[in-house]
Amino acid sequence: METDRLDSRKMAILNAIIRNYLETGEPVGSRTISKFTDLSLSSATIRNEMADLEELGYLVQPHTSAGRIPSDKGYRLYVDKMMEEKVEEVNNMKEVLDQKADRIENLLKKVAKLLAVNTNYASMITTPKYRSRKLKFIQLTNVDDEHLLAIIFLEGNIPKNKVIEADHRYEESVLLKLNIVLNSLLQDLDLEEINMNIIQKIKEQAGEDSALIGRVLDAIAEAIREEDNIEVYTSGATNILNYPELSGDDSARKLLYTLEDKQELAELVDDKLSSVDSEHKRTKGDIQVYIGNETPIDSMKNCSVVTATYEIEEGVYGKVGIIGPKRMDYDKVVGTLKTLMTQLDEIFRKK
Amino acid sequence: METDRLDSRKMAILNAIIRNYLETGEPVGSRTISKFTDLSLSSATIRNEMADLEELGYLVQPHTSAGRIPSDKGYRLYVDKMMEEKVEEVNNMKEVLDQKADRIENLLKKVAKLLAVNTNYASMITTPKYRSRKLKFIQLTNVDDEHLLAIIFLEGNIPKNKVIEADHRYEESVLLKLNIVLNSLLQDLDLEEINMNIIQKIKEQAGEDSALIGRVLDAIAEAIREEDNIEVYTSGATNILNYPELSGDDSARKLLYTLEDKQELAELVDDKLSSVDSEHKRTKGDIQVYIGNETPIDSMKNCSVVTATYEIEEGVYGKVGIIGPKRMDYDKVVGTLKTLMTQLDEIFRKK
DNA sequence: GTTAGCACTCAAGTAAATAGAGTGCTAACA
DNA sequence: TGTTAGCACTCTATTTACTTGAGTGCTAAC
Repeated sequence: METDRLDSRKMAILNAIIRNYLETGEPVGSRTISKFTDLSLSSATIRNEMADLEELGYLVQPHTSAGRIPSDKGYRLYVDKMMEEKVEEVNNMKEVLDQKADRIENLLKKVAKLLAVNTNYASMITTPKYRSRKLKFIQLTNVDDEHLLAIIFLEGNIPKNKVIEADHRYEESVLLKLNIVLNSLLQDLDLEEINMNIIQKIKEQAGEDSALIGRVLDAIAEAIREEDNIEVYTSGATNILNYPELSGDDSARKLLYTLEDKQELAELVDDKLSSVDSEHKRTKGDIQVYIGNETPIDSMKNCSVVTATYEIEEGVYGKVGIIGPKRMDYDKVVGTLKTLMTQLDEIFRKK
Repeated sequence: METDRLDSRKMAILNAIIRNYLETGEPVGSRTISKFTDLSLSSATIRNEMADLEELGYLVQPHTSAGRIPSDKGYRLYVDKMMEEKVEEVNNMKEVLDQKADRIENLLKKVAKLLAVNTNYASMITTPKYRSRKLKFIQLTNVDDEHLLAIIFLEGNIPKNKVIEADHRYEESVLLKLNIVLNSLLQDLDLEEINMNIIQKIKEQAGEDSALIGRVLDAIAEAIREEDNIEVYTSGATNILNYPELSGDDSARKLLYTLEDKQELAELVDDKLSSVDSEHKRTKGDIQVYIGNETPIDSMKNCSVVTATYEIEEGVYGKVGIIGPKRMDYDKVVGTLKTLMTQLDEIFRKK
């Protein structure tokens, strides 16, 4: 693969062609390059070089008498070797910083929107994923004669509420006892570690109130599962419609469809994006760029996807990505994501 | 307005035209009707009647030599007088019933999706709106040396958690005292009723811990405000792209845009849909039908919107709506919404 | 190795021709 | 007076042929 080394002139020409195409979206002709660059070569010479570049697979001709456009391989080379990252401001980032986003999901939604507005492409962001959730602390409280409230603290200081049906009102002293039993036996365990053995022990110690224990454990399981569920927020999906190369065929339609169904999208991103990552590490800094067919998600095969991984605390991370046409402004997108990453970092460290 | 009473034959013809147009989406010609109906009239006669109906404003001709299509006024008459509600099954409704939707927002999301899948149009549903939220019960608990947890129960048995920063660990006995003070003074008050007078009283009784009170009150305010915020969930927005009359011009694009920005959509639905309701009560049972320009939301002026109001408990209600092309299957949509309403009713009563 | 020049290709736009669905109107009929 | 047959007319949509222009590949000369 690496046999086809390009001499510096070919590189310069390819670079010029891609840059021009990214700007205009029109196939680029030899004359344009001849004038556009300071190589001072005639169009005929450029034509020869272009023919070579096409043979090498970096360029493609939509039809015989049109100019050239970059192939996926061409884009790849551009991203790997020619791109000049711009340092991009993320506009209005202060706003996000300012509003105290106590709920992380609100923060994530804001970030997605910001990215979409700044880039004019579509964006998505997942909730952070914990390796596994452990129970830190549980407390039962009376609500009324028929309901108890279980406050469940998971690793990462996430409090969850679960209302539990009760057949009668429990004495405060009984609840105190139950709370102690539950915490002493369950603390720092995750779902897999709570086995029948432990459950039996709890029931024994609970004595006559063991009927309640089943429901409490259900509540815990539910809380942990809920928090394990990755969610995805998207923004600017409709921006996709602005790019004729996508809205022409029904790529855009399929893409919108994928972006709309958050449930499915979450699975896709979790399964596919993560697994491909390790496989071919086409990485630029901490940023991954998937061009066209490199993307593991079918409905994005006519697009490019740029993703980054944010870390909210040691080992707890999520993905953020931008989806646009293959001729997206890679320089800008990568730059934007990079500054976003550092800014997010600041927010999370501060917390 | 009510001067132009239509004789029964005109009604029959108009009915036939609209039904045919709803099915095919193509302008309807006189010959079609002549054969399609059992009126046994020649096409020429139908033509005369059609000319009359056009003059009266019920039909419209896209261009001279095309058939007729219904005007908004025509649709209106159809919906008010001619529609035969079908009793529509809502497929897979059991699924929703089955899964215990402990969080209402999950239930609402499911419902939206169900509607979209069943009808092939776009759907939206708002979270229920309380007139005002009162505080039922608050409890402070220790988390660790630097944090307290405030569990805040609002009217409607909605528990909310707020983590509060603390400068030191509080004794259990102190917390107990604070809890009693807070509850005795704040119970059953809403935001407006918590005034400086009351706040002063609490601080007096809290004594040396009054510093904490400010933060607790902030937490309460936040919890109430959060719950007051109406949210909207949508589904099937991309279905809109299936209707050429919308995706032709950029109605669909604008509509998708509106449906994507939940924040803005929530405001629109809250402001506009509710206010128009009382104004011109174009109601069919409990269902409102907005045809074309009747819709108060700009980006939906080329569509029809059918909404219903669900009640989750006495005085607490939300809106659910379906957005489709003007030539939507009103019979089906209205039927679907009606059965949905009764089914939702069952769910909420049972709770 | 570079360049000028020329014949060739192909998409896109323009213009004219055709087909077909549907109308409005008139005149005749019951 | 209401209904119908018939015919000329209108307008869109589709097809076909023609033209334009950008861009190429190749050859021959520098």
